Amino acid sequence: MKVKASRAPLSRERVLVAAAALADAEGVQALTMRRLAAELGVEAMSLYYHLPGKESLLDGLVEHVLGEIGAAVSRLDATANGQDWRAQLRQRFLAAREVMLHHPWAPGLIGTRSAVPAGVYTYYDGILDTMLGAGFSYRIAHRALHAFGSLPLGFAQEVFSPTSAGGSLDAQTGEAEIAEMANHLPHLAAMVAAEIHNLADPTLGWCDSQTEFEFTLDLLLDGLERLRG
Amino acid sequence: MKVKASRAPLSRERVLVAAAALADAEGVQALTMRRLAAELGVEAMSLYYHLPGKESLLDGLVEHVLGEIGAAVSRLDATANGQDWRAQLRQRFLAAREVMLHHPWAPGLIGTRSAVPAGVYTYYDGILDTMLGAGFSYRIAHRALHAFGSLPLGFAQEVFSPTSAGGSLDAQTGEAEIAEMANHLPHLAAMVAAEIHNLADPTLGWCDSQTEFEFTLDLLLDGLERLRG
DNA sequence: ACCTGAACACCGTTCAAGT
DNA sequence: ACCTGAACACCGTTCAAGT
Repeated sequence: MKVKASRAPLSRERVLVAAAALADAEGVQALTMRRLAAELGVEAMSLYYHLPGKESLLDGLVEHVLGEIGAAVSRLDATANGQDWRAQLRQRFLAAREVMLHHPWAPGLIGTRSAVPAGVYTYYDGILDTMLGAGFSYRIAHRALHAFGSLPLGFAQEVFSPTSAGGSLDAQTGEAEIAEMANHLPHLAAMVAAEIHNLADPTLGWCDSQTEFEFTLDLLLDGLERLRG
Repeated sequence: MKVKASRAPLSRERVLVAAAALADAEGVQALTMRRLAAELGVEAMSLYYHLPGKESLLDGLVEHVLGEIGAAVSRLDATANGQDWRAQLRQRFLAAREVMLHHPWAPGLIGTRSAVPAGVYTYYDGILDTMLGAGFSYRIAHRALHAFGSLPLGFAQEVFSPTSAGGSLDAQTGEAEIAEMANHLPHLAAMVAAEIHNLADPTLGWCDSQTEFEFTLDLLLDGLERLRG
């Protein structure tokens, strides 16, 4: 894992790339200033020459992911014009999801930032462009942005087990546990029994499979379509 | 803030109550084992007699909040039977929101738990009871649970500024900043200008006002109603 | 300009020891 | 049964100092 041959001097960019790689490989909790420095073959204090501190490192990581999303979205824009507004937003959100699938630590990290990263504003401005062009009022467009929640960034922000050990209600749930569950949680037990095959794809968080993501997305898009001015 | 007169011996419950009070008063980042112990007039190591460790303390806090929601919801159930399924879920989610408004640290904390708290299962079983009674299939009911996201627990999980300093896009946004913004974010700037009055109620996170919450909720409920079997 | 050593003020946690 | 002191292995960060 340690790359000793790196004698190009450190830079903000190199630090961020190494940090993303470390988070991808070992999770965000392994991302400490000391550990990251060791990964770069350097002392922890050296990082402070390139970044003001740890918060700024995490902000940088978030912007890094947002940059990937921005790139993926603008690759889309070439072909997307003239389509239905729903199809345009749909493929943008799904492109963002592709990026997020490669950085499972990103959703959790985004939730901890105190300021809105700059890249988000430009991205949201693009969403508004599409919606206003389709005839939505500012009021509905504004509410739509809130209603979308985290979908524009490609993840359904599940309440529990954001990226970690995975709740007990997954595909591994055994027959015995379901039987025990049936006593005090009858409906949930019956639903798990009926839906057990849907739980086999733990990509981003608890049951956030592609199917669930698209269902929620279309539910919102279709609902908004009926409110279009 | 320090209560010295407490000579009743510590207990798990007293520790949790003190922890919730500390988080309410100074935020979750002030909640360290050492600080909490000091608040209880005791040494940090004493806490380990009542709790296995910090993670378990945080789990306990989450269950504490879920307990409040459960109590509020069962107070509702007496009067709610016989109503439309949407009205039933609606008042449950709004009751949960009341609880969350008193514990602004709870949404963020819930996001960091690795296992699904037990109280959630019973709560979700109740939601299923309502939906199945209204004629929904297991499949749609399952997808509905995912689509709801964090709404059942009373908060719209906004992507940024969960409970902290508040993004720059709030009611304090000045005329000059909006003018500057208009250059590269034309739609966003126009929307803020048109909607500035809606941004004055920072309750849970960025723009998560009662109005936004209910808009999203009804959008989902009405969308699901059309899929009812 | 770029990196480092030593030190500071914190963490959570273990463990043997006190009463 | 309940609490503590001392110690360990970590954090992020400052600052004066090295090259």
